[in-house]
Amino acid sequence: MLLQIDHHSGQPIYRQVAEQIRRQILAGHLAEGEQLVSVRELAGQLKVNPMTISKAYGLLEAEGLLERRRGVGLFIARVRPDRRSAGKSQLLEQILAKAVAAAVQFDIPETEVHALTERLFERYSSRIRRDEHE
Amino acid sequence: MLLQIDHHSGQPIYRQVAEQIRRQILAGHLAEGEQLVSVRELAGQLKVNPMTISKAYGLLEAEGLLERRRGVGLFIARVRPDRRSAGKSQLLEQILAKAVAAAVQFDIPETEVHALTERLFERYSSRIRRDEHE
DNA sequence: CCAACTGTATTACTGTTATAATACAGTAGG
DNA sequence: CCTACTGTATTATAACAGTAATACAGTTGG
Repeated sequence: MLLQIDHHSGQPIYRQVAEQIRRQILAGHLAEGEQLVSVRELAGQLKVNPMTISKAYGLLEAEGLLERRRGVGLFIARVRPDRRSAGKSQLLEQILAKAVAAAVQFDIPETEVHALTERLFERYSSRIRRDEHE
Repeated sequence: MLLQIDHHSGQPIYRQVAEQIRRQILAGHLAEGEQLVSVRELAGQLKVNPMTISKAYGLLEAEGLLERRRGVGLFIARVRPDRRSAGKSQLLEQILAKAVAAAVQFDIPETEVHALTERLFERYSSRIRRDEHE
């Protein structure tokens, strides 16, 4: 599991970690029942305190996305497909709504937003294709 | 000037204020040379400490969007049209890029993003029409 | 000059975050 | 049983960011 943390983003580490894992779970990159890397392991990888990771996992457990079994490890919870789908839509809509709000305020026409979206899609899709080849 | 601050958003007040004024300047709702409400006045409206507002204005001054004259007040700086246009595009692209990144990660097709964008445009445009009637 | 308004620097308080060290709690396997 | 893993709670410390209170500094107009 590749995680990146930015110490200068202003966002606390534990939330960055939680956000990235949350997305991977929603995207289905982590299957139900799958075991996650241990607290100490991930803390070692990211060169961060174990309690910081535990705090991140705590957020996800509160959302019902994973289960913690003391002495055993961390496991992806059963997320019903409809809930996962809803979670994805909701997250996307939240972000997209900000973009549309800005466009309306700036008097940028919808057609231009569509065009920009298209360009960004090309950019991101090609980046993913590149990553998959590594 | 209508400003709203959310004490529970996690975002610091001074950045919320700066962001909202920045957008109004870029949108052209505040004309060049126009005087802004004073630090104490705005602080009073928002029930916030004057220094918090001063800090927000400081960000905007650093960006060249306004000028501060001690003893006199705050004034919208001359912003060249091309810079303003670039500022708007850049801000929109930043936000939209996050949405596209999420869509790609969640394997949500571009067509669906377009459809959602359309729906959001309708929602926001009607909200603005409603506000203008008040 | 001085009153009343501007913005601002200084200082201090507070909450959050991150870290560290330690000890505890539960499970699996030899 | 005991070792070696799991995750967790506690406590203390440090650093930092945000906010606030106060006092200071500059301008204007009577």
